[in-house]
Amino acid sequence: MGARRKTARLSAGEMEIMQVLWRLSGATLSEAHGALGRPLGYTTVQTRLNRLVEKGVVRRGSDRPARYVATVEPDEVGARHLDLLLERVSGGSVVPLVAHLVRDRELTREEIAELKQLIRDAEKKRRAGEK
Amino acid sequence: MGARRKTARLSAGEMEIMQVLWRLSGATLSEAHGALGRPLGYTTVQTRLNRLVEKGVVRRGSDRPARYVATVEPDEVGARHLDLLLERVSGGSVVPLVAHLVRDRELTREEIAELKQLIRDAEKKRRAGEK
DNA sequence: CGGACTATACGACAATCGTCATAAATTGCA
DNA sequence: TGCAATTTATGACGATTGTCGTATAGTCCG
Repeated sequence: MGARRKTARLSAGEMEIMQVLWRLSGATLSEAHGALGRPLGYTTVQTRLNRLVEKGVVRRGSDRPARYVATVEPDEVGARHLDLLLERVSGGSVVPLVAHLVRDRELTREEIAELKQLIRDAEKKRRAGEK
Repeated sequence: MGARRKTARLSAGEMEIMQVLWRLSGATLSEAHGALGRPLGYTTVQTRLNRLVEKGVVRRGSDRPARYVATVEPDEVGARHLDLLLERVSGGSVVPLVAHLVRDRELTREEIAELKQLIRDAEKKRRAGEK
């Protein structure tokens, strides 16, 4: 089985880099640096990338301008944070969080349709797995 | 519009304390210490509480055994983290996050009903605020 | 070849975090 | 009143984070 589970804790700044890596499906240092929305020192990005590699969530290729690729999925990391948030903030209850997500936010017709579908699926699954 | 001071960034450990404060609606140092699930040094909790006060998210009463009370709501803090997560992980799209929240999780009939209502409300508001 | 760039390696540093120990001040009682 | 228990005040210290500067190694072109 995989030895590598238990994703390390990532700081806000590190998440910022991960986001770029996920979006671009990997990137060189300069690409990542350029893709950041805000101005950040080149070596700052370099340092973050190095730390991410040390933590094992990013792999550094051997190509010329080294290519950095995330070894974990957004969902994987996001899930961790989300679940933690769930525990910490609402004591594990999803409704308050979802409420916040959909309230005070503009949603498109498509999003609403997708959300409805999600709820329907959950409902269906619930009925099926009734204990 | 009140002093909408932007809530400071809270670390994981600090959130742990906030959670206790929210749950107990405020607490003294010893109460907070005792209410923590895991063993943590008494003064460690004291330090965290102090830092929370410095950050302005907790107020320290003048009673004898000083009473610490959160000055921000769980929603307020959670919202910040949630919005950040939203940006970082799914690029601002709520559906993936909600999907994770409802999928692979047991939901009660009540929760599903509440979720449905939330979506309905969002839909209604959307139609009304169409511009 | 010999610069001009580009890419990497290193190291520095202050701020924040996580954890406490110890000392001083207060309070509650016997 | 005097002391033990409880509260508070400080100070410490290593790990992590956020940000860079500088120095060295590689590459590419004229």
